[in-house]
Amino acid sequence: MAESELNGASEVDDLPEQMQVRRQKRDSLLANGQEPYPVAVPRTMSLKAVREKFGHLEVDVKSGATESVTGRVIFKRDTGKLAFATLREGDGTELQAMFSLDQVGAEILEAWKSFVDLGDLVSVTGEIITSKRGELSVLATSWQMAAKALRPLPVEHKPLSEETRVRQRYVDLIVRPEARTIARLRPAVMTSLRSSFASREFVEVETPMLQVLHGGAAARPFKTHINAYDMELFLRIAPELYLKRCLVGGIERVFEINRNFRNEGADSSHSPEFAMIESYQAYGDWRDGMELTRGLVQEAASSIFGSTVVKHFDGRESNLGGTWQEISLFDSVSQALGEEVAPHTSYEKLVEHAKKVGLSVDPKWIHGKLVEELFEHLVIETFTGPTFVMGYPVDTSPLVRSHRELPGVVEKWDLYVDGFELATGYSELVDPVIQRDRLLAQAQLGAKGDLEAMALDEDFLRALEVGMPPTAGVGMGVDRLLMALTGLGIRETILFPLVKPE
RNA sequence: GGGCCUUUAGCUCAGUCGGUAGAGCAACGGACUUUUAAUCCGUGGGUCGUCGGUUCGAUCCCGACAGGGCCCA
Repeated sequence: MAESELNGASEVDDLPEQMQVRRQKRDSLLANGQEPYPVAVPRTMSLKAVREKFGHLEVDVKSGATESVTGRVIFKRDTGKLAFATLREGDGTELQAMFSLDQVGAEILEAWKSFVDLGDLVSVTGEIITSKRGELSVLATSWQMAAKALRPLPVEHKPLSEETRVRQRYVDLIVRPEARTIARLRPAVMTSLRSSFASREFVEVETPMLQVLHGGAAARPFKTHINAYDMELFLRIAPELYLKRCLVGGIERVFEINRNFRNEGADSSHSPEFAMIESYQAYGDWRDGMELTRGLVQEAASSIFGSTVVKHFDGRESNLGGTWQEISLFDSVSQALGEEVAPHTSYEKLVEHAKKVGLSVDPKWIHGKLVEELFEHLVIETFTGPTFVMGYPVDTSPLVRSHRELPGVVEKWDLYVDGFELATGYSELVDPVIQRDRLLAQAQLGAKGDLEAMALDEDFLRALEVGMPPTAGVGMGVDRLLMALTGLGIRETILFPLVKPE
């Protein structure tokens, strides 16, 4: 390689024309004694504050107030003696800046025209006025570069491809209103959830993400390694077993907003890392969990939309208000098949049903899994509003207490909204003897090659042996709650979803 | 894991039945003191995902690989 290709100069030569132009403008600013990246620029008001304070001005008037504002240049129209630009700040608020020859003089006007590109962050100082067309504007007396953009912005009027939106969220946030909205909606929902828990006297805790054993859910974990102990560790798939230890310790109402990691598929509704809330309530049962969940969802909807009727981004409305319908898992499958399916229905009979309805059976499925698959295949799409599905097979729910009346069924519900599972809740299994048997059965499944089976956590069993109160447990996907509130896909609700390297 | 589709300018996309490519916006030069995706005149910009193969010649045909999407398991 020639020496000249190593010193960086030729790398610049290889850049697209527009990036070279912007680098040259950066150099020109410096040569002109102006900082392309100053440590501070004048700013007396946000664009939003200007709009709030001066938004009432009539057409073509001067406010008499001089302010310094900052923003990203998203439109720029240079004419001979009067130049216009539109500035936008992070929440999407925009304000026009005007550069009039008789206000700023030829030198400042020319510098504005020649140094500033779309995408640059600038500070503009001048009087707040309205234009002859009534547009609220800052009529510049001076301006300063706040940060020179070396890359051009994408076209505002053509939607970015989904891939670019996800890979370059920083650009997406600049150009797409929905991206800005969802980014601010999520923390608003978090605040609402915390406030809902606080009003019910739940305590927020943080439990380990690095775990020696993975448990609390059926899922394949990510493996990692701790050098200090030279041993394998897992990223958690659920916080459940630690939160239950809290219950044993007397933290009677507890919740965690937790990031979980599951080493499984990644598609439009599954992300390898995802946020959940999990909560436990001593001396409650599954029905208390349902009440809590409905409260969390409805209070989140109300805090965002001012109503339990939520407006999706595609314009569709979804009513999350009132009480929600409840259906029995086994009854609804029986109804759909026109033949009774119960916990005691033989495995062979279930396989027969599955084949009849065109469901291809994975031989690894156990009895209860087959019932759940039948349910998902036949029933889910018939739901209209939010729906609690009540009563699950015991063999797929190793952490749940048996139903107090129905043998072979556990006190577990799933909440479905818009066709996907939003939350689940149990009357928690607290009997350490039964729990040990269930976990041993899981360990045997694991030994037989079921990669989703839970490991036997002796310390968790020791905790149960100390005594855990009867408890209601609830888990809800935060990303999915955002999906239910907005109608968006999971990759839209997560700011930076995992993507393969380019 | 299997099948199908896709990758071309900064962005969004056309296109070439095989002869190295276009549009809109963006950029560059010029005109314009009220623009709102301004308008008008002029100009430049591309390893057509990567690597191989076929061919006189490949962005196009074939294969492998990589990224993305949809469907199935």
